[in-house]
Amino acid sequence: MVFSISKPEPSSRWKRRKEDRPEEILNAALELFTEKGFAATRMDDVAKSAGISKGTLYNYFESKESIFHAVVQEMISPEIEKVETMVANYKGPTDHLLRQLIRAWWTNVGETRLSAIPKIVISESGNFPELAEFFVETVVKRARRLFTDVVSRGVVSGEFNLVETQAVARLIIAPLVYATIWQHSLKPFDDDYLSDEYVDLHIKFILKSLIKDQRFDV
Amino acid sequence: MVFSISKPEPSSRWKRRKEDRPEEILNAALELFTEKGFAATRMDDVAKSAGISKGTLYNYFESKESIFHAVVQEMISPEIEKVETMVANYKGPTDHLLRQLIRAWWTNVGETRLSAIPKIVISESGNFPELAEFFVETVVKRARRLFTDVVSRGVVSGEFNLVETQAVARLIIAPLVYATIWQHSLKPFDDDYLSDEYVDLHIKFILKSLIKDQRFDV
DNA sequence: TTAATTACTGACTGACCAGTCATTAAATAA
DNA sequence: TTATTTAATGACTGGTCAGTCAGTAATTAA
Repeated sequence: MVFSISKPEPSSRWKRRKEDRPEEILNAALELFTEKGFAATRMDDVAKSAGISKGTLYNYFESKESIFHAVVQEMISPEIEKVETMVANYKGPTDHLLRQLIRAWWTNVGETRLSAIPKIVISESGNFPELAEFFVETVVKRARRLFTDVVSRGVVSGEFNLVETQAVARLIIAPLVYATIWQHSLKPFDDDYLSDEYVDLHIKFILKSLIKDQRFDV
Repeated sequence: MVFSISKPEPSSRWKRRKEDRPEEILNAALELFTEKGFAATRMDDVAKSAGISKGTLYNYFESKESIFHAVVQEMISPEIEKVETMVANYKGPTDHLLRQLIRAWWTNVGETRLSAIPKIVISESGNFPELAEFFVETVVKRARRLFTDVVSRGVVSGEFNLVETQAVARLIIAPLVYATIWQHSLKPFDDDYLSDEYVDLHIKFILKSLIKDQRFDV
């Protein structure tokens, strides 16, 4: 007689869980996209990571790209809305608002798994242009408008110097997005580390150039 | 009798041009890497674009990655050396040096085809780590040291405020590199355009925060 | 002129992977 | 209990591509 260690027979080979699948798929996908990029992520792995087979994936999403669209739509759009609301309702001085806005971005995007998304989109923009177009329309333009509006508010109210608001908005955004790109690309190969000072110093530099010199104001 | 339009018989099917091949291959490769990225560039296309067959490619370079290494080595390193020399020999005021350094970077990298390289490396860092490591060692660290040294010079000489030189160097580089990444990724999908003011304003903002306030100096 | 060398070619191999679909079985209705 | 519906499976298809190598022809040496 042969003694064999038998695996406990699972009560059933699988469960039907229509409700939970989409979210589980999106979470698995974002994690893999972050790690490998869009093109290099295999649908078999997304499926495995979400605990299903590849065929099931295609019951819920019609293609790899549609999964990415959903990730952006479901995860980033809500964050932007939050911030838009914050800006719309803010009453205090504009430099405080701007400071708070930059910090909010850092806390809600820069330090979360969402920080991987800009790098993914940028990386794949050449081979998946629809994906880039979607991201520009859904995220980039809205975010830029947000910063442009805040700078404009400061200029109009007389708190800030007269500046090119578009160019300034870009100068504010650049070091923030750049930091996330770096995090998800070269950081592992770079022994230098990004201190918290980076964002603080960025805020300080930007405000120093924006806020009117108080010497002659009374 | 059949009249046929005969192609002029080429005197020979191909020429042996050992000397010129490597450079032609690197040029073709950089162009395709820029357009499609590293992974998505097919060796058949590099060959075709360089006017040879795929087999010949492998007489000159042992792999796709080795071609990329050669591109960085041959094209970027000389640029960095130029700038290092400029910095080492500069005698005038540090703010002029910094201004000139940023402009030099923009002219010699930002506005040339070399501007594509950061985006390529970042995009492929996950799937081709050796490539990223090579780039960090060969380019990133040297460039950062350059800017850090210049800021330090200003601080030591008393021209600049006492600042975290590492963090400041990053803040200087970020908008520059970010602009090149944007150029080669999202720009085609973004109707907003990058005006020349962007770099000028960046220089202005940075120097405003670095240069000591002259009010109490005589 | 003939032989030896080597730059060059391109068909081929093996590996990879997005998306499909015939089949299976869990859940639910009759 | 039996029939119906549908969530889930995974083998398979058709396509892609880095790298190889046996053979071809341009060049050079003998």
